[in-house]
Amino acid sequence: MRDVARLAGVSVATVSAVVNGSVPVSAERTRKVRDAMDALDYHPDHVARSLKTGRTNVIAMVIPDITNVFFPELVRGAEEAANQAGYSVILCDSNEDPAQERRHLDTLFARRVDGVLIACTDASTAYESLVRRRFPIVFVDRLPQGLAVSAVSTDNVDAGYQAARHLIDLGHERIAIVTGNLRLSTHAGRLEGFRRAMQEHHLPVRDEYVRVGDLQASTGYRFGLELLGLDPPPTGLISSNNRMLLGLMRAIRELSLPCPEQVSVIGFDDPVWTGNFSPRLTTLAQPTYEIGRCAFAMLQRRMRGEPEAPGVGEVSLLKAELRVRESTAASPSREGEMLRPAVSI
Amino acid sequence: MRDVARLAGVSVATVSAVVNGSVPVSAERTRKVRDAMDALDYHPDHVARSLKTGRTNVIAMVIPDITNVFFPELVRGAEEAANQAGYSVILCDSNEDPAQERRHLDTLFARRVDGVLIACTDASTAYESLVRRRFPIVFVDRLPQGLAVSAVSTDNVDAGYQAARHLIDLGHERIAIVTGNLRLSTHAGRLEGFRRAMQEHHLPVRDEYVRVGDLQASTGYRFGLELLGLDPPPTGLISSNNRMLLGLMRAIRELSLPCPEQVSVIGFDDPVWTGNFSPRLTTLAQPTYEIGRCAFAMLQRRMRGEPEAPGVGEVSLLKAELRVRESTAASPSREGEMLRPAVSI
DNA sequence: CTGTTAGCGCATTCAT
DNA sequence: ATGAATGCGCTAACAG
Repeated sequence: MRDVARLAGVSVATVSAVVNGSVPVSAERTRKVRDAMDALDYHPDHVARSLKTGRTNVIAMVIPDITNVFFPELVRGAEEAANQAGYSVILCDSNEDPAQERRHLDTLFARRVDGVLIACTDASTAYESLVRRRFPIVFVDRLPQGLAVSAVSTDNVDAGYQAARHLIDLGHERIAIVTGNLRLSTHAGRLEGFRRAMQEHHLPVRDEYVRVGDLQASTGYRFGLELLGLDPPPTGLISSNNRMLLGLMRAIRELSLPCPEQVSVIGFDDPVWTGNFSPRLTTLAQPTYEIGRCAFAMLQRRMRGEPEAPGVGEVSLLKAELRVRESTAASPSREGEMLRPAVSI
Repeated sequence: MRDVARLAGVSVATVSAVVNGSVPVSAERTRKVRDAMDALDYHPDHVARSLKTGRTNVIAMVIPDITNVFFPELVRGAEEAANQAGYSVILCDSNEDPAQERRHLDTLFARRVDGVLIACTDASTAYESLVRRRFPIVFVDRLPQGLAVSAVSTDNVDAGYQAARHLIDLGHERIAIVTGNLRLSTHAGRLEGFRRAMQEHHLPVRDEYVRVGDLQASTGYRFGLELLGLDPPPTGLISSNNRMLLGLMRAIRELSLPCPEQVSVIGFDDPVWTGNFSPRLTTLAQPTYEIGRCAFAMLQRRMRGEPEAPGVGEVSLLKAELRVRESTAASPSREGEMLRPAVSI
């Protein structure tokens, strides 16, 4: 910058002024400065700038597993919005490990990121001090319990309700659900919605029909085998997670159970490949990309200092969309009856 | 830091010394400093440190599309390795757009990242000046043409060869391939391997059997319909890309062509869901995670200043692994003949 | 071993 | 409208 100033025959302050447009500079000098910048291939040093201004224009996104199809879409939404606003984003994969998550948060803090977007891991409390300190942080997808925070997520209770309701409308009465750890707000919410729908229709929720496990396909497979081996077996299956859904489908296939004739299945998340299954899968599609964008927008408000409503936080819940395909059909016990027909997409 | 020094009754230099362990400090003072740090909840400011040292301990990873299953795995490998070495990683999605890629590179440079890992987009030349300037950059997966660079990728020629060879061994003679833009080294390589195998076995490669398009499922679908409508149609299909494979399978299904009886299919990349298709998909699995790790390791060597061999660059090619499942079988024209049996996994 | 000091590159007063 | 000077928080000489 000194060199640029010298070459342009002005002071460093003037260079700074034209770079930032903070103060008016005469046209002629502006031109000279720009020429000098080009000639010297000068690029303002963001590090120095950050030290001075206290802002880095960097945010971080910490997520539990980039390898789960849900998150890349989320990251993309947030990253695009962030980039458009002049922010870069540091990606931190916590690998579903609270300790790892805390380490990430610590280094992020040391790096002076301007804000963080986080899909928190089970049992983590690393962020409590952050929200208490009013550090700009907004939670995405997974929300912490008992904390008044800024957050954006799918309306999971509604989504769980929709899933159950779809099966109920098809005449199913014995419906089972496989979910992830219930300390994760997403799974707790979906289960709650499921229960609510069942209760509304005076349908029992048998304990053996609710299976809680980790988010692996292998677990879904095991649960599928177990559930379908029950007497009586469920005629409807809901998977609260896309990986477990894979396992569920594998179990059904190995059991040679006709789907949807004998058992209907509905899953969460709607990656392209759901349309390649036989049968094509009925799913609840989350507005993942949109959640990412909204989350960044909200974070920006926090970074600007706009406060959330005190004590409650600002949480924005987006609706999931039911996509009816071929894996759900009328309950075998109601075959031939007149049921509300599902609209296929 | 001043406060910490004051509280501990030492100088800032001493504080710096205990924080960095750069210079020995007496046990007693060390303890005092640590206590003061805790008491004040002091966290060293990486920004200031970077300004001073000229190193940020941040690298960037620029990729064309986080939404393609291949990349999350790659990112994870690189990120884990980077984190273990004390680096954070900025993620930049270029969205397959050279202009976007260049913008990213510019801001990354301004941010003084210590190095970058890049899967370059077609037609991009944004990085030429970087490699010429000897900026630490290593290319992953997709390599630029005609530049001596550091890179790690799958051995795509070998992988394409393996794919074709597998079908040839099964007796197929009419084999078609769908690939992405051939300016992408990955697709060019796979096609080359395919051609080589065909040539070695004196099999013709008909022009209509080579389809080059973008990386979308819809394109794969269209190509599938077109290829299978040819007279004579191919009995073996290779997809150079995981998304196009999805489209291919959809086309086969809509045509009600029995797979693998009438047509064998083999694809690239091996995400979990390949095992959920009917039939289960034969694929070439890339060592994606490993590529990410290797790439970071190589980048670290560049950042340390260890030079690559002049004029050639250091490129490390990892082998893909053929996973034979159910979507490939003996060519219908050779039904009943004795063929080398494939080992199923 | 420890303290003092001089910048790293920039944005921002405050004069002019 | 412009320039000179100050310091952001830290590390790396250097002197003790």
